[in-house]
Amino acid sequence: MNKDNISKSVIRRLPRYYRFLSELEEQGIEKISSEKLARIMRATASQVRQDLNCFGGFGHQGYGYSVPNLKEEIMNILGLHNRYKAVLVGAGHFGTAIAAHMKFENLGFELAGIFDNNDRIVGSYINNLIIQNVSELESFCKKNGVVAAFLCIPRGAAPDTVQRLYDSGVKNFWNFTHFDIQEKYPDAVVENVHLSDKLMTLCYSMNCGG
Amino acid sequence: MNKDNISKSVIRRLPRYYRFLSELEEQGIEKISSEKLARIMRATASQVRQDLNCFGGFGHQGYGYSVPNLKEEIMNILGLHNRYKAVLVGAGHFGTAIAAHMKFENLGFELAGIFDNNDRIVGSYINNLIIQNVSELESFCKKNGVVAAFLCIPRGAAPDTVQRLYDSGVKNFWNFTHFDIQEKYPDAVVENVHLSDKLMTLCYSMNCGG
DNA sequence: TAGATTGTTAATCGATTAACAATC
DNA sequence: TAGATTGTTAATCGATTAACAATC
Repeated sequence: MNKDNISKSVIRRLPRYYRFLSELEEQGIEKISSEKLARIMRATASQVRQDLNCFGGFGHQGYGYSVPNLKEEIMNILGLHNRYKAVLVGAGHFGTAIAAHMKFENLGFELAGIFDNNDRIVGSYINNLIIQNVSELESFCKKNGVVAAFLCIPRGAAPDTVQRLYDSGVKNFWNFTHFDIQEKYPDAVVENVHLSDKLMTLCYSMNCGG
Repeated sequence: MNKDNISKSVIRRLPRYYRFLSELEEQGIEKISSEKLARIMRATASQVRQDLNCFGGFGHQGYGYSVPNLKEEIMNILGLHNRYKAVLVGAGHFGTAIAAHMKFENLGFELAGIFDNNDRIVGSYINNLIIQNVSELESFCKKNGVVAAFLCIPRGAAPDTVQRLYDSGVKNFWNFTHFDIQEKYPDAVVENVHLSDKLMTLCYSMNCGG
């Protein structure tokens, strides 16, 4: 479905298109022009049309874009209809928040298992999923066809955990640690979220602005 | 200290330089060349030199860069010596994780107060900070010179919360909600973290990779 | 000094914006 | 039909990379 060389810049904008289109749809808005969509996206109409035309001609000349249709198209481009099986490793406050509050079924995933190495929380539940001991990680992933992992563990635990996941066939990572997965596993698909980096850039902007 | 027109691309790389330089320093490494630093950063030596030269000539010809010195310089550029007073609003699992685990004092901030609207948790503590009722938010911010807010609240609560913070003089936001702060407050400084967007792009990459 | 490596200018590449013919 | 708005090509802008003189 997707054309080959879509730039990372375009991809990063797709979830925002999807979010705004979902909101417009909820408001009962049927159609939108590239100009209006650009205003919401803080972009130019040109960029909106260029972005969308990477994937196909979703608009109608003289009319604009159908909101429900365009939303659906972007949903398909992102692949949100998938239910990629994923495990979450590290059920501290952060991992628990992720496990409990993310609507994985709307984001292309199914959270299949939660793991922690702390015996005090192993056996308790988050949203009907029992927290399992990490010693079960490999067998669980192999048995259940797990393809992705959400790493909510301390950095020190990351090298070993990633190795074990990778050896169990898990090659896609949502990585909240500072461990550089791709250095050792170049074919892994990794989405890094470095919260402290973001806070540092906020700090930088505050210095400069005022 | 900082030159004027530093591009957003460069700024986003600074925290990574800082992190890697901190690691190198911990390993007792004294100096590094742009080429070696580029390898760690997954960049070119050219880019490293261009980036660093936005702020000054930190290197020495024929030698390279002093690791502790360069780390210190980047720390100053980012302004991490600051202790910007901040409040965290929303002490659910996610807010609690942020409040408990982020090393704010290394990131330019001091977490001065935590707020929630849930009476069941108001009065309990996170890291020696009591969770206060959001009704105290404005008076606390004004009284304590709070300049930044970390928004860990549901989207629905965001418009009102931001309004009240803004009216109390808080104009810098670390925003985990999908509420678009800058639409209504163009002079606010905002760092958005949209976790679900990141998960969607991981989904996209998984479709394409295999 | 010779070798190494920076700082900086110039060349390239890619992404964004502008323009306009196509067409609903 | 006339007006609106897309799809797409061309122009511009900015970021990355290459090259090399300066210099430690």
